[in-house]
Amino acid sequence: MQSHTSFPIKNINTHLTEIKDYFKVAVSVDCVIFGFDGSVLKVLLIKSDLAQYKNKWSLLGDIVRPDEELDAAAYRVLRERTGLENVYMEQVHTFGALNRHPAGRVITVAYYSLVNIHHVQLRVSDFGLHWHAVKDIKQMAFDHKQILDTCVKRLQDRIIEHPVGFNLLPKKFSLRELQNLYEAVLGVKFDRRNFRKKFLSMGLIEDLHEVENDVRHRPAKLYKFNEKAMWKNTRFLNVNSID
Amino acid sequence: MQSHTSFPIKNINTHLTEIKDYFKVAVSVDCVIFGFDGSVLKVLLIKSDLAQYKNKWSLLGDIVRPDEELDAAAYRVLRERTGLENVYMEQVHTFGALNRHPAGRVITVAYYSLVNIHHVQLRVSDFGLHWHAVKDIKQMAFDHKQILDTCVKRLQDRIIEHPVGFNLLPKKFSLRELQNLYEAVLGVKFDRRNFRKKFLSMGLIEDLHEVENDVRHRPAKLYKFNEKAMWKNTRFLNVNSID
DNA sequence: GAACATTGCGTAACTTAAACGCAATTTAAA
DNA sequence: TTTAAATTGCGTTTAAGTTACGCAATGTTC
Repeated sequence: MQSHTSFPIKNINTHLTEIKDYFKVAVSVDCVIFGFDGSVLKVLLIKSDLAQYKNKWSLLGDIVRPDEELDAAAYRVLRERTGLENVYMEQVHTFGALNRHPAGRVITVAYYSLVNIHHVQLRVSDFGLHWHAVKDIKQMAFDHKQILDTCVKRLQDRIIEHPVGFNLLPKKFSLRELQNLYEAVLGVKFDRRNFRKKFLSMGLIEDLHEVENDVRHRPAKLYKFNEKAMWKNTRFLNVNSID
Repeated sequence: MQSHTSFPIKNINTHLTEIKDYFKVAVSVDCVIFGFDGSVLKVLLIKSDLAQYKNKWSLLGDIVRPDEELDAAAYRVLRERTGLENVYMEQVHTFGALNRHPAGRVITVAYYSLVNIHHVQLRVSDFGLHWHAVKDIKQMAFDHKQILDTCVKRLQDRIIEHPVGFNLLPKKFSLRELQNLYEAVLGVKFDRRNFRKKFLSMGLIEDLHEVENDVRHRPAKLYKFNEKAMWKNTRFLNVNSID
């Protein structure tokens, strides 16, 4: 079982005092910016103009500056592209395949963030920047499809355990909107009445005693997210059967 | 809500063709190697001999080589230190605080791995390499305590959802050993009888029709892990109250 | 006003988890 | 050889949570 190989052993944490010989790699961040339009989970992409990825879509990313924290770089990319600050963001995974970027060794730290899609106004100079339905995306530039898939999976894991989905909704929302969101993210169907019961019984949403308008049917009550109920230890959704 | 700032916008995925100007950062991997001695969760650490961290303990890590994949670098560190291959390993988080390493800007990708502690034979040249009880570790070199905490949390999340704990046990184990492991990792107490029922009913363990020996009490049955039951969609442990 | 769609609320059946009783097996002490 | 102590293995009861529905109320559209 033991086979001691690959000597000599080095350990950066004990032996490294000079790193200039190792300056052979660039680090970037890539942001998977999720939005929800009421029925479909979307992601903000930009059209790549690199020759080898002409007309392919890519994530929003940038090189991490030498004096910049990783999270700060991700927030900067988000801010520059959407104008938004203080949005939910989470580091997901770091991708470092040798030939993932044609310009050289670029190791990228992937983040996803959840924004209110209606708060994002794309500027004229943002030509080539568009919201795409996540489930319709088949291929992307670089390894970005893999990064997207990883972030979608992380979002699914997270939204089951923790009520992060509210970041994708307006402040006032109906139960139908909330359920649509969860069904879109998780790719499942819930029973409407049990879904309502679950969220109400956990105190996660609060009745605003208002109703929606401009709908073609009986208007639904509006609710807001109750932040006090956010930090609970219990899982708040059960998703054992996916269909 | 919209405040478009920080121009001009760059995007590595569309604009970058030369990265040599960005070669100002080193990338390393750090491995949180977990073991279990039958009652306590342990982690393999090495004594730092860097001047500023004299006598502090640090994780096992190394610079990622220019032509090396991230996972490969982590496996290399693990192999060089323990002689083990084909062990469970998972990337957790990337840490890039500006001054986290005295030698310069070193961004490190943290992994944790689960090994059978009895399969690791430390060599003579591994002076300063020791197993430490995770819960007794108060401070470490660099930002390694933060990295360790993050990996412990990830392990806890993972072991609740997925039966990865078997990687820390010998092939044959008793229910008491299994329960001790889960209690040590999660910091909770389970009812012995309900714990047994849960694992048996999910088909996760298989009766070997053997019993342990060299114990000072009634010997327990030995079980083995049933890999077929590994990939289930259902959560297999509920941990809502921590005490 | 009738047909239709959707919302809001309730209830029964089922499944799972939690709490706990108790006999069987082995070691160690009397 | 018996007895006490510790631990294992298996079971039952109770509580809690989930799932599957029924159905009236409220609105729009024709």
